[in-house]
Amino acid sequence: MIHSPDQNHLLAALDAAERARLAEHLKLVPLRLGDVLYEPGEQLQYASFPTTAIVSLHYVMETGASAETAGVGNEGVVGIALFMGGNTTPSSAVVKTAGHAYRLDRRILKEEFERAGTMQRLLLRYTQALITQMTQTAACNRHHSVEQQLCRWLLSTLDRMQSRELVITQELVASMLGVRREGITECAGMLQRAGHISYRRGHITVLDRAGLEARVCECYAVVRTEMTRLLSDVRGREHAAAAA
Amino acid sequence: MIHSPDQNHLLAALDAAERARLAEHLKLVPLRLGDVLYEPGEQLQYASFPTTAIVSLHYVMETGASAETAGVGNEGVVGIALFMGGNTTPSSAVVKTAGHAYRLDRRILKEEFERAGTMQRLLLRYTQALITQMTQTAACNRHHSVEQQLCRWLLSTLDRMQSRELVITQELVASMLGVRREGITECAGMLQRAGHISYRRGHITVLDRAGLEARVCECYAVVRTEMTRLLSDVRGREHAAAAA
DNA sequence: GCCCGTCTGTGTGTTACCGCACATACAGCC
DNA sequence: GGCTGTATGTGCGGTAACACACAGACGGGC
Repeated sequence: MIHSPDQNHLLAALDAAERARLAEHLKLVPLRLGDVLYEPGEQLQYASFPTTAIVSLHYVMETGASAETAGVGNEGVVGIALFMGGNTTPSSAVVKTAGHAYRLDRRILKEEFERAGTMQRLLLRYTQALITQMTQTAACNRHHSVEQQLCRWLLSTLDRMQSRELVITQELVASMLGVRREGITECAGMLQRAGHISYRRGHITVLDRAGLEARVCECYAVVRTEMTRLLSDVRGREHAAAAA
Repeated sequence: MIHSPDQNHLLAALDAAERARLAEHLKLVPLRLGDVLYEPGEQLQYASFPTTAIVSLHYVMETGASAETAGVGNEGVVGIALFMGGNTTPSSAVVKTAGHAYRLDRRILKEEFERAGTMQRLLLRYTQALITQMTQTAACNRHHSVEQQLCRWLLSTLDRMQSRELVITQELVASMLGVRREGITECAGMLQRAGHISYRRGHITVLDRAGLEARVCECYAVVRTEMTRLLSDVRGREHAAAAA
């Protein structure tokens, strides 16, 4: 497998000068399942632009219960607190699918952000897309069933992957969604009996994407559409918003 | 009552030059209960900096069910999509407590943001604080009881008010929290019997703040602490982050 | 002062999810 | 190829919040 920063959509959308400036600073790193990119209150040292890895942003309660608020794959970046100015957050970032990411030192990121070019525009728009994810997750947690949420989780994870097979245990999926493991067992069983997925110890294979899409709640499409809208027309549109 | 932009914390934290530039563009407007500042997909025309009003950001599902993801009072601004670059969002902004706000045309806001001064730093940090609110709401929706969430809602609304009395019906509170009206009636009844609040048709008075704080979940403090951290040390620290 | 619309209180039955306990089954490893 | 730890399956009782139905009660407006 050949690696390239272009596998990350944000890095791929940079203009030539930016790519040239950043090239030497981007460091490819492997991310293993369960690796922690940052914990609550910890000063971030770098931003990570996933290529094949997928990272989960989530909050862990005092009781130990947890809930994912957003996922980050090759469409985004982990560490927005760096350019937003807070430098830390009360939430955590954990690798939910092993793979690779390009790291950028926080100083370099900040420098590039402050040039107010394509990079800044991309990062801000991506952040808005992240906000959409969180908004939707909040509403979804309130109103939708575990089955709907599982479908959403599977589909949005699949969108960030090359293969149809997710390597993850039901236990872990449960902790992402913030529900009981048994609840996932039950829903996954139903989806399997319906022929939409098949699984074995630690592996889930999606057989019928359309089947999941028929069961998923509106939240999936809202997030997906908004992500596309926000990041499709960024390059070379320096003054689009101001001129509008 | 005398009005001044300084009643909004963000506007109050601007430096002299910025205040001077913006002064003539800030327009005081009254916001009535239920007024809609923006709806899903609608191009925003201005940002609103509340002084005495409180606005609710929430998502309305296809079924009509809804859930608040964050509130905005005199500590913030409504319309971050303007400087984040998206210009619209899939969520809505509705006035949940009548009062006033200062409006700023989107072009003026964007211009000031692009000067990369205190205003930009404030807006970005505020946006991060907003993200914290949303993250916490997502987790809270998943794991905490209606009573805990009602306490959180009362306390965080109270923090943005001058008086101890909220003018709002239980029906509306229910739709903010995304629960049934009867659920609020029940919890509110308990809180009243416990002597923490008292209410009558459309009015809720907080009698014992400490009582609510004893029942609220951790989410309240997390959001509050993070808001303070992010917005307390902004002024005159142009290069603090870069130098760190 | 009365009327009527809105807001609040209460009951009943239902459901989705939880918590716990334990049975089973896979898969890597010596 | 059997052992062992981890992952998955299942059952049972409990409960918080739901949906629906309706009773009562406040309060602004004529």
